[in-house]
Amino acid sequence: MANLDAAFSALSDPTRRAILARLALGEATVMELVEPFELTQPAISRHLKVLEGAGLIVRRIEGTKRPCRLAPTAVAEIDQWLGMLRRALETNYDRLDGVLAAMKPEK
Amino acid sequence: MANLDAAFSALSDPTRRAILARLALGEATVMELVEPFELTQPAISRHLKVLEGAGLIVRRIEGTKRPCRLAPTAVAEIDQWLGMLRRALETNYDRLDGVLAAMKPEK
DNA sequence: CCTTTATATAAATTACTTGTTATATAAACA
DNA sequence: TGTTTATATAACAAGTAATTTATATAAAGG
Repeated sequence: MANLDAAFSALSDPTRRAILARLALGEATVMELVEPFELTQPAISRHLKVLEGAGLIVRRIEGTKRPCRLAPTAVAEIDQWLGMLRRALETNYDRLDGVLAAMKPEK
Repeated sequence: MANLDAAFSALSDPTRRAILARLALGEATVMELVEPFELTQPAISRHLKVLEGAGLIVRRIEGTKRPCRLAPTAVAEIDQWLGMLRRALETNYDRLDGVLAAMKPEK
């Protein structure tokens, strides 16, 4: 993916997250993805372009259809970044800060 | 957090991710966060507001300073959502789709 | 071949984001 | 109390994003 900006930005839109949730159930064509939303087909096509650009989905060509599915490595790379925060929080730097503060004599 | 839109949107900016990375090392004041960037103090203050609004950081008041630190529960809620995708990818629905396709007799 | 179906692209609109400078506030300090 | 230090807010400009409608393309099917 190499582009966390694009990945997180793509995930920040609820329609796009819903599309991903749908794709978690399996492949779907553009029209299948349009159906559950109150949005036009061009709007969904653009969301798909954003998701593809962010490396979150991939598309096949099958006649006139373009079935989409989740990209295999996408989430791993996001996880990797979040892991840094996760570790920091688990290690509980709050507590460490507290310890450091307590070490200063008075005040 | 309850607001994935805000959380992912906040994470989509590289300056904000850098701020979070810095806070992973421990608490920091606004001016300490301004220092490593080529941005003005108001710009950083705004980024901090965004991060706080997304539930990713919390702030204390300490005299005239506002030390920031990572919010404890933030990442967990993001993880929870990503977990859905993670599971879908691990379960490898690609393969399942393949199976279903193979089940259709000809064509 | 003509029509339908599936999808993409363009142009226009509206709204949000990020940054800047200038200014306000308020605690700390001399 | 007057000044400095730490931070926030306002107003503005520039860039980007999300929609919509209208239109293009291209495979499929009669």
